[in-house]
Amino acid sequence: MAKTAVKNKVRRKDRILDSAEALFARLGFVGVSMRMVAESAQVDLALASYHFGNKRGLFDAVLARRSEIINERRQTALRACIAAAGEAEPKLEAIIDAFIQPLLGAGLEKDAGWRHYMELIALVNSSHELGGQAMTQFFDPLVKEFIGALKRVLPGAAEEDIYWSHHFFSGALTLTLAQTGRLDNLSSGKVKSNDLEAAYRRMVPFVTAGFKALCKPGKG
Amino acid sequence: MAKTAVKNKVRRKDRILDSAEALFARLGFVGVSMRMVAESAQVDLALASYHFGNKRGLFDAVLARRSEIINERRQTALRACIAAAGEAEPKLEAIIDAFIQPLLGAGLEKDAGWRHYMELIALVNSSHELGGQAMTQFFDPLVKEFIGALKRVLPGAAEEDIYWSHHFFSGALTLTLAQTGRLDNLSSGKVKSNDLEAAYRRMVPFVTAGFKALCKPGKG
DNA sequence: CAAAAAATTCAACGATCAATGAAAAATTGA
DNA sequence: TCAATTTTTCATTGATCGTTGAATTTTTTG
Repeated sequence: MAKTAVKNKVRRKDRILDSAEALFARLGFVGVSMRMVAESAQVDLALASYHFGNKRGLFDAVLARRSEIINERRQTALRACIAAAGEAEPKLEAIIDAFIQPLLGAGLEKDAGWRHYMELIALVNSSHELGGQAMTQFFDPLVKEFIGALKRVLPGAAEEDIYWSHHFFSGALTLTLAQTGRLDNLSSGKVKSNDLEAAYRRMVPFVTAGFKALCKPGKG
Repeated sequence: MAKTAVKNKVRRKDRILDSAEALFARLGFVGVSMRMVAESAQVDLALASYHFGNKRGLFDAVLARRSEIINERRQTALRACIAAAGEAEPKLEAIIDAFIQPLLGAGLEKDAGWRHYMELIALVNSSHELGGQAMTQFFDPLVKEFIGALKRVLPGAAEEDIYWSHHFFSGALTLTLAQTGRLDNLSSGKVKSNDLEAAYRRMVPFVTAGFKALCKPGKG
């Protein structure tokens, strides 16, 4: 009985995280109450506070849970594309791909949780209050590694141009992750914004061309 | 005395809008209470409800106030660049410029209100709940006119590619408008994300190159 | 099995929320 | 100036919020 007992214990905590993840992604931090989470997870109101201390602790736990996995996949992809290039410099396109693919790819998994997490990342990244704090905490080290790789394959480019290019890149990715349905409205349903495969296929060449146009040598 | 009396009346209503604009931009719709708005505007709590019906009415009024001006400036810029081309097709770069410049240019004005409005637009555009509704209501007609112009100067491009390109464009612009300070953190202060002039100078070539790379003829 | 620890429930706290009806003040129009 | 209208204030409503201490149940440990 010990095994299923452990399972049940963990299930509750994870159910809270799953519910909170979905709710925070859709409604934001202040838009979600502890009562909504408790009801959605079908647990007592006090349980989330018991496990995570308070509302902010719950939010951070949701963010942290999958961030390690994403960072690991991104790092693996980045280093693989560098290793694949051997002596030569890796292609810019491959680096950008390594940044996008783990995130959009996760959204394609059958588990809805990853899709919610994707949307949550988008929300946090474009948020005033949470953007500075949470994104820095969970994603900065890896992003800096990426920017280092970008500097390598864009020799002679001004540092500011690389940072701005990455910023535009991040914005394009963020809005795509956000899944607001705006693209569907705008195109009168001709384009499905939840077709992450189509987004992925197009974002790589778009962003690559942007980098190449802006980060030319000898402008600084 | 009638004149100053009218002024005072309008002042209160506008002070509420100004305060709400700044607060909504920073904290989002649910993050702002009517009490915060009233205190910030130094008016009675009940006054905002009297003038705007309810909280949502206030929010919409904030959004609506400057949207007409922005839309007008964007339309003027777009038609001017088409007219300037004369018989020939306008340049893609000029169309993109006409889309960006009025918004980023407004953020450069001495009035802080326009900067707050900029941030609010970014927040709404990347929001799940408000994104579909509010953006469509206030900005869709003009965006559709822009997409029409893009189709003209990108003959033979697949319609989906144009929509996706515009989506990436919109994401880059949105994150820049959001002013989250993330770019500053990431670059260790080497790049100032509130330097809208620098953002504007770089976004146009970045996005133009992205469009050209993705929207090539004969792919559909 | 019994004691200890962890997980869960219950009930309630004070604070804050949006909204509103009625009273008061200010402004307008004749 | 005086009545009509608009604007502003005041006081309060019922609902919801996050958090917590104590009680209860479940699980782990010896």
